[in-house]
Amino acid sequence: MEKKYCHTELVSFADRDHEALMGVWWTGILLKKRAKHFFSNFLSSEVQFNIMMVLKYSEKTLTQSELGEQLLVDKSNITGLLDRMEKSGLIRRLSVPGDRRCYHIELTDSGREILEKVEQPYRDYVKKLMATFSAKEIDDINRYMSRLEKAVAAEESTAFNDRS
Amino acid sequence: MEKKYCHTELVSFADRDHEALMGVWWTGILLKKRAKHFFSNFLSSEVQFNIMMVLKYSEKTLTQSELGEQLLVDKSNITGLLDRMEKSGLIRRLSVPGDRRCYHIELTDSGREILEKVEQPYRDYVKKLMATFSAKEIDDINRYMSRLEKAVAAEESTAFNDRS
DNA sequence: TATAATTAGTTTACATATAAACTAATTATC
DNA sequence: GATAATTAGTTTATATGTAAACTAATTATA
Repeated sequence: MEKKYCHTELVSFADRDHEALMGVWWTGILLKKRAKHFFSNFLSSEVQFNIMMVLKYSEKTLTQSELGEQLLVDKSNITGLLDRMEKSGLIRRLSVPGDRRCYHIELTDSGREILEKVEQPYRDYVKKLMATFSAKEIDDINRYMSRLEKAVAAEESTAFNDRS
Repeated sequence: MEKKYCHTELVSFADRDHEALMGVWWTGILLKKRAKHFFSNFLSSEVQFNIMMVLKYSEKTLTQSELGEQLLVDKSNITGLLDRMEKSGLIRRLSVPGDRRCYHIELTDSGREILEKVEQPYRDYVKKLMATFSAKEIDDINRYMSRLEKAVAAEESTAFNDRS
């Protein structure tokens, strides 16, 4: 009999716009948790799934840094992440001719097979989740999130504890 | 000269509703990163800030579990989190008369002082961030996030790798 | 071409996160 | 009142996350 909270119940200290921000934060955490559990039979996290999806659909071969940038994964984090994925046979590091500093990252056949198993169920799940919203609302969410991302980026250098 | 990505650039594998979902996920991560940095002079994470805010504004005394539920922090995580906060003098564990299983968590004076320093700047920052949106848009975001939270909760038992 | 600056990735130390197994205390049920 | 079930919190093992210092390779520049 676990009590279910919603972000609006949580934030007794927040006014309406603060509440909206907490909503995005909170829902993001929920999605992360849910996705982790969704993939748990095959992958240790949703980050690994996203890495594999980016690798599958990217038009160009990607290095560790490029992969990290696209998925907001820090370079110091991507090392261990790819180590573990390499160890479990999902990806491969290829040396790059002409630049011995970096690697090209590639899905293995085994990685591709596993992605094959989870991709469609995941897409179905997303469809079902988002069926809650009309086309117009989906557009709203996309636009609002883009604007919020831009606002965060724009405010990045103005906070009280930055001294750059 | 770091390339800035937006969630809509990332998701070459996603259609419009998938993209919206990724937007919430991505923006959530951004907010978390940004907040961590914002508090870094005083606190090791935005989770610690949120714990302190909940403690400050809660009408009743909270136990570890109650605190964890409100902030989506797992019980096995809250232990270490409060250990560290206790060690750095932000909170205190009080034994509960009549129930020796649990603790009441309380801000220390030092914790209150630190919160005093960061709360207003944080509120100002949120205000500035959300000034991007009209009142109607703020309402939209709140409603959309609430609906998404409910949808996630509703689908929780239907995914392909659940066998409950 | 020597050297300075930059870039790619790793390592370290630490914080945050989960699941699962665990202890101790409380409550339910007979 | 004995026993079973539940609840609160901890521990362990492991994954994900950051910042900062580091190595090695490449590029810029004098």
